[in-house]
Parts: sequence; C-alpha cells; structure tokens
Amino acid sequence: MKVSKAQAQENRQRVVEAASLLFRERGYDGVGVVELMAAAGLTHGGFYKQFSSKAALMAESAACGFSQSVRQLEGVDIAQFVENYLSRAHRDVRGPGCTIAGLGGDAARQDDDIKREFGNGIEALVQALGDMLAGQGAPHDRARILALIAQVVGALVLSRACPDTSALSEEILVACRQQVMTQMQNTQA
Amino acid sequence: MKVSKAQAQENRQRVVEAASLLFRERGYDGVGVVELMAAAGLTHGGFYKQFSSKAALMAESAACGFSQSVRQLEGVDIAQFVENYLSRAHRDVRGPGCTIAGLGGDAARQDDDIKREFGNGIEALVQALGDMLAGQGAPHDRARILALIAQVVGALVLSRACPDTSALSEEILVACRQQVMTQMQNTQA
DNA sequence: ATTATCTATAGATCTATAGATAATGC
DNA sequence: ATTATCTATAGATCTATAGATAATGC
Repeated sequence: MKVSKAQAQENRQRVVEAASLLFRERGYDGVGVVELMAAAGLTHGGFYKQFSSKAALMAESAACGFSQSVRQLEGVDIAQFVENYLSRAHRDVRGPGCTIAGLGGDAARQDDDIKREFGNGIEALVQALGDMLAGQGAPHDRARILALIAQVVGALVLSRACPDTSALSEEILVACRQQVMTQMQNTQA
Repeated sequence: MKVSKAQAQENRQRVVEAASLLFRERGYDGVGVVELMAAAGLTHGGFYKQFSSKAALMAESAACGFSQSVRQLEGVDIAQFVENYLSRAHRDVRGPGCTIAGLGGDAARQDDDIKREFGNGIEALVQALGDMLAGQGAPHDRARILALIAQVVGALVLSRACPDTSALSEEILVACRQQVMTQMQNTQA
C-alpha cells in the first residue's frame, strides 16, 4: 500500500491538479474530499497526511490554476487573448478555464490564506498581460491592465450566469470583446 | 400554530428577503434551509409548503435582489453609481450588495430556472442604467451598457477575491473607477 | 522502522418528508 | 374542514480522525 516518496509527491500533485479543475467547475462546496482524492485515483483516508484541510487544498489548487492560465498566455497577442477569453468555448467549459471567473465568488467568502493566492494570481496575470502589451508597443500601465482583467472577468461571469445558449449570454461576450478592442485602438493613437 | 393567509404571505416574503441577503453573503451552499427559515422567524418544517425546493427559493431571492438593486438606482447619476458600486463599503458587505457580484459565480453552476432570473435581472439593470445615461444626455446603447456592467462586476469580484484590506484590492477599485469615468468623458465628446 | 495509503467510522451537517397541532375561514 | 406551521426523523451527504496494512528506505 505504501509507495515511493517520488510517487507520493506525484500523487499529491495529481490531487492538486484534479482539484484545480473540479473546484473551478463545481465550486468549493460542490466537490468533496472523497471525490477530490478519487479523481487522482486515491481513497480519502490519506488526504490529511498531504493537506492540512480542504481549504488548504483549495489555496494550492487556485495557485495551480493561475499558473496554468499564465502559461497559456505565452506567444499570444492581446487580440487573441480577448478572443479566447471571451469565447463561447471558455464560457461553456469552466474546469480548465479562468480561476477568477470560476472561483472568484467563492474566494470572497473564504479566508485570507485562499485570498492571498488570488492576489498572487492576479499579480501574475497583470505581469503577463503587461509583458504582452509592452511587446506589442501598446500602453501597459497597471491601472489599464487591472481594468482590462476586470472587464473580461466580469463579462465571463455575466455570460455564464445567463441561461445556456441565450441571446443575452452571447450579446455580453460580443459587446465586451468589441469594447476592449476599440478601447485598445483609441489609446493606441 | 396556523396564521392567516395574509400573514402567511408576509412570512413567505420575509423568507425570500432574508434568503436574498444570506445567499449573497454566504453563497448557495453556505446557508441551509433551517437557517433560511429561522432568519424569518420560522422553523424548517413548513419550507416545502411554500417553496418547491431550495433552488426555487434561490431563483426567487435572486429576483428580489435584482429589484432591490434597480430601486437603488433611482435618482442616482452615473458618477454616483460608479462611486457607490466600486466603494470599499460595497466590497466589504456582500449581503445587501450586488446580486451578480455576490452570486453570479454560483448561478453559473445552477440550472436554467435560476439563470433565467439572472438574465431578467441583467436586462432590468441595462434598462435602468440606460434610462440613467439617457437622462444625462450620455451615449446609452446596449453594448456600452453591458460592457459597463461587466466592468464594474468584474472589478468587485476581483477586489473581493483579494486579501481583506490589501493594497491590490483597493487598487482594483480605484483603477476601474477611473477607467469607467474617463471612458464616459471620451465618448461624451 | 518508517510511512503512504487503505478501510472504517465518528460526528456533524444537509435536503426533504411525515404526521401532529392549533388557528383560520367557510 | 382546511391549512400554516411545528416537531421529529429518514437518508444521504460531508470533513476529519483512528488504526490497520504493506511497501519503502535506512
């Protein structure tokens, strides 16, 4: 029943990654410890040897989700980013999607250990988007980037809260895509 | 133990209003039927005589929250709205605050009966903000208003996901307030 | 000998229902 | 007689812990 230390570390990491997907998809209260462990092929008994609590796993899995997102920004320009982020595909598949849009509402109700990871994640996104904009010779001051993130996160939250396949849900995505792009052009000049 | 029909209706309404506050504060899974009824001074036994399920109450309480928000927009101009919405007070008190920022993430994981109320609520806000902007002689096409709502909702979700009293949380509010206001001035001209 | 994982379970939830009770309203 | 609300409870969760088991690693 015991496995090697290396294997145990790998198992732990698989739990974090599975949790990252499951939490984003169903929310913090929407998945139990049993299922989180089962998703990594383990039983729940060993959970508390690896994590001090379910909330501690939430914090780690949020960090995992953010670093995934940052990695996805590599080699992408701002127009592509906006198109991807505000796509129907992203709206309809929460698991591998944005951690803020998927879990930001839950994070607001959790303790600062979890919020700290969200703060770090937002900073990492600001950095990545700043680099992206700088690379394109576009304005990239912090305030503008924070407003950009808020704009797209809000759009995704709104479109996901509308009935599936409703016209309003689509309209929100289209309106915000356009808003962001015209704004980029205006400030470019 | 029985009360008059009028009293029963009033009791029911008190449950909806209390639920509206409690759900926004703690999320759908964060409050149980027992507490929702207790908040209105009742025991849980009668719940299912009044509501077909906890989710049905969620739908009604969301509608209640939206109509509260719309009512709060009366006699307010756009600058005041943005200042109120993106205030520390709003960030720190979720219960009486915006239903989308408080429950939008939860709504995304619920069925269309609940999402329908969010769609209706968003439409009502678009209408109210459109009237407000029209009254000020400002541009008020749907796309612009949808983007405005997404911008402020996203900002609030982000700032609430950051550690309490963190600099980043404040910075997000300030950045988005400024972004919205300069944008209003630019399109004004 | 140590320890990663397993099975089993305690104790506290939570949603929903059943049946009793007592006041309303015909 | 009807019904709004009450008490009590079924049955299914859920987080966390205890102790057993078997493979690793000194």
